[in-house]
Amino acid sequence: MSESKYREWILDTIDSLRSRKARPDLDRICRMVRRRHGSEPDRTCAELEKLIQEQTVLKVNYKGSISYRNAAKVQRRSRKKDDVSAALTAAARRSAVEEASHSDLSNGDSALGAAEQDDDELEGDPIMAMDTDSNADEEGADESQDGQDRPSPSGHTYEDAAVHCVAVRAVSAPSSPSGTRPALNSVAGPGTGLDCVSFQKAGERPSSLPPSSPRALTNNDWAYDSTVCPAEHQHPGTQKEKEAATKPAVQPVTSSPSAVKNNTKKEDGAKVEDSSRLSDQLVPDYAARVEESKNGPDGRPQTLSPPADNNSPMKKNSDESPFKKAEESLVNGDNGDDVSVKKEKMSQNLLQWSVADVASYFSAAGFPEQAVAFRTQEIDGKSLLLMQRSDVLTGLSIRLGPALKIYERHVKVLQRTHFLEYEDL
DNA sequence: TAATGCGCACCCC
DNA sequence: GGGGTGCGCATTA
Repeated sequence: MSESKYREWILDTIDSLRSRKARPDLDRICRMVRRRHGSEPDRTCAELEKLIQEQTVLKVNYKGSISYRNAAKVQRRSRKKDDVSAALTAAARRSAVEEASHSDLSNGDSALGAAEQDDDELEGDPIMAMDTDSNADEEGADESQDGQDRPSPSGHTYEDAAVHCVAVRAVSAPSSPSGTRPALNSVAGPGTGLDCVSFQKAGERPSSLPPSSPRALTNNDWAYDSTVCPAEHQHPGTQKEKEAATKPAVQPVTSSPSAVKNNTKKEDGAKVEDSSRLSDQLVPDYAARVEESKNGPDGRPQTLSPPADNNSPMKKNSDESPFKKAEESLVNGDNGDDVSVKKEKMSQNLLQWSVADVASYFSAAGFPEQAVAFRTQEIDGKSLLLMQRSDVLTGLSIRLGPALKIYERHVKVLQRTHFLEYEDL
């Protein structure tokens, strides 16, 4: 079965569920896909995860339970402001209020942040992110403490699938101890999606942590990620009670399955931080993951080692390309100061990247086709630094999916890194 | 019995 | 007031 097929099925299913006013949750989606197409829940779950990562589907925590949205249909509700902060403000405000009113996390709907398609910045990214979950606080605690799984209304039929997802995620999502989300307020400008999401509560950011603090948003991103499915299993009890209170509860974000309990039970302090951090909306778990994977120990973004081009400036450092070193250091767990030095070099080098360097970089990053577009558009390091989201999404005439990934995972990261260095100077 | 339809309440803007 | 969401119940297959 092709992925596109699944994409279609899943999106159709979500749309269908929505149209009949049923919550598009994992259970229903799996059930409907199986009924309609005979696809196994496990597979559906896996595909759904992919779609979430692709941001084709948004996973949101709405009223205490996970829902899935068709990203293409989630329109920004009212975000008009251009800057991220503004965009986030609403969500942040909402969640803040809700949190304040009850210890639960609540989040309105995360869909709220949904993808924006046109605005330059806010857009999509952020939101797409989808996952809204937010925190792990109480619910997480409840979950782990009560040890109850959320019975699927229809009878757990698909719990297994959900569980599977968890397992899968747990495996694929390292608890990234050192990784973190890059500076939230990206240099890329206000409104860079993912950041936005994570920042929605900028004002509530863990006090001691700077927006760009590596520690900010680390575990939770992962946590959420890995617990997405578990979220589906919330126990009815608490869930109901919470809902009864008419408060949208934000899901607890827990970390990997094995860590879930530990985190929810042990790290109360951490949870507090986490919850305030993610308390609301869409947390691009996927993006977070991606970024985390790229972030260095210090939380600064790390990038791939661009393939040194023979004529490029980078070639000079081919053997000790800053990228390479940084990457290696990451791999080796090297947290030394030289990482920052290396990054500095990297950013400096960015200005020296030639069109070929840029193309090589993206090619090496797994976007060979898109690399051609960069080359065609003669994007060199300087141009890359000036690129905005819309430029990447629409200016290169490349497919939206890869474009989003390229922008979020690479362009933004590179820009951020560069500007951070610049600021430091 | 599962799937579907939909009134209604809630929330946010 | 409008729009999105989804619970809960009635209806249908």
